[in-house]
Amino acid sequence: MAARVGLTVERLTRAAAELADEVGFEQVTVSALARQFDVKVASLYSHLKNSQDLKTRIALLALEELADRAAEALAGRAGKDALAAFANVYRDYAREHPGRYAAARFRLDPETAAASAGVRHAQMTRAILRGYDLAEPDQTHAVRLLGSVFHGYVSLEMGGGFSHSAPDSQESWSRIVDALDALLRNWPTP
Amino acid sequence: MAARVGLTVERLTRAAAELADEVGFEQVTVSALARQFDVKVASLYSHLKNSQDLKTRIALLALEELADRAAEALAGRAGKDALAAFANVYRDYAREHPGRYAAARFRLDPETAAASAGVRHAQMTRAILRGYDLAEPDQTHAVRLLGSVFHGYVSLEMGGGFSHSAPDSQESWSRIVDALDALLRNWPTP
DNA sequence: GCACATGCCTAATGCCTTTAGGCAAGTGTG
DNA sequence: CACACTTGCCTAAAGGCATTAGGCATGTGC
Repeated sequence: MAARVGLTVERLTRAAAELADEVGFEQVTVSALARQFDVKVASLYSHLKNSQDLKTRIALLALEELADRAAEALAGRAGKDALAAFANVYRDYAREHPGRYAAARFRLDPETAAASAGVRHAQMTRAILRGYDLAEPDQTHAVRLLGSVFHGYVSLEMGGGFSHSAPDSQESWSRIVDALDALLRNWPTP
Repeated sequence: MAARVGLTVERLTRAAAELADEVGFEQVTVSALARQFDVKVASLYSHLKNSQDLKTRIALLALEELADRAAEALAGRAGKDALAAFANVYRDYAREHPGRYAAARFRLDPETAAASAGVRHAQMTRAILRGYDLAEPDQTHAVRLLGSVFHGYVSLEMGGGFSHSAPDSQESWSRIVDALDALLRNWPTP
């Protein structure tokens, strides 16, 4: 049927990421991917271990892209400027690439996670906090708070949580970033 | 085979919720549910429209339970006390019932969502904010922030994000609630 | 030009979803 | 009490995805 189409893990992963953005990460399936290449399903199994492997690869790709964008946004910025830039990278990426973003939340096994771009994310979050005056363990608490807010907000927004109500989501997002900046400048110490 | 087992939508939903807590919400399947009742799969289709219907029912159950717990926790409390109690209800519920919690995040279609206990959650969040001095639209921004933090934190924690690192998650959680309280008492107005 | 490796294919199994149609256990009526 | 009727679970069947085993042909290296 389709002789020598030239499948590679990289091409498959990229196509799967695009597919995820189009139909949703959950809907990404080895069968659907085979269809994209006009190839029989079994043919993919010499490139991919299984379905989970495919999803893991999309996740790693997304984490990588997200980290690259964040790194670029952070370059030359500090303090609130850096905070806002970082926050916007997350939200914008999720809006542009919902499937990839969902993939980035795919649960990886510990070793894979440790070798992923996920660690760069943590490092960058800590880098932002250098602009504020937080010693350990408060810095870690703050890292976790920022991660929670960004992920939580984006996730609720994607789920349509803030859609049909005033004020619009962009407004809330800006004010929340303002609030986080104020909080970090004034972190409570009981 | 199994004559008159006495299936009802309610029994099915409850069993499905328990199944979700045991094997994960994603793993809840009409087939697995039929197995629990020692009944053929097709038999469930006179009680359930389809798989999505089943998941929606679990979600509604979870939202209901969560709202009930929150309402009870909130009774007689105000200010930071109320904030902490509310926050803990979410986290504790997610830890006790991971499958149900995941179900509560299942995307509902707008009408279903509007008729769900989800609206009580929003109302309660606003009730908490009565203990702080926030006028609109800041109150809405704050509602969204709280929702994001709670959901985001719990979700990252369940994903194992904070597992093998110091300080432990409980500590961060407490300090984050402290921080949110401080922030709400001192909401920035630019 | 030959031998080999590689890449995609066919075939088959198992599990899940969903619909159609059947049979028998309870229910209500004369 | 017997009748018809409804209801609840069943069998059967079709279609989809995941995964494995084994085959054939197309390119590569000698």
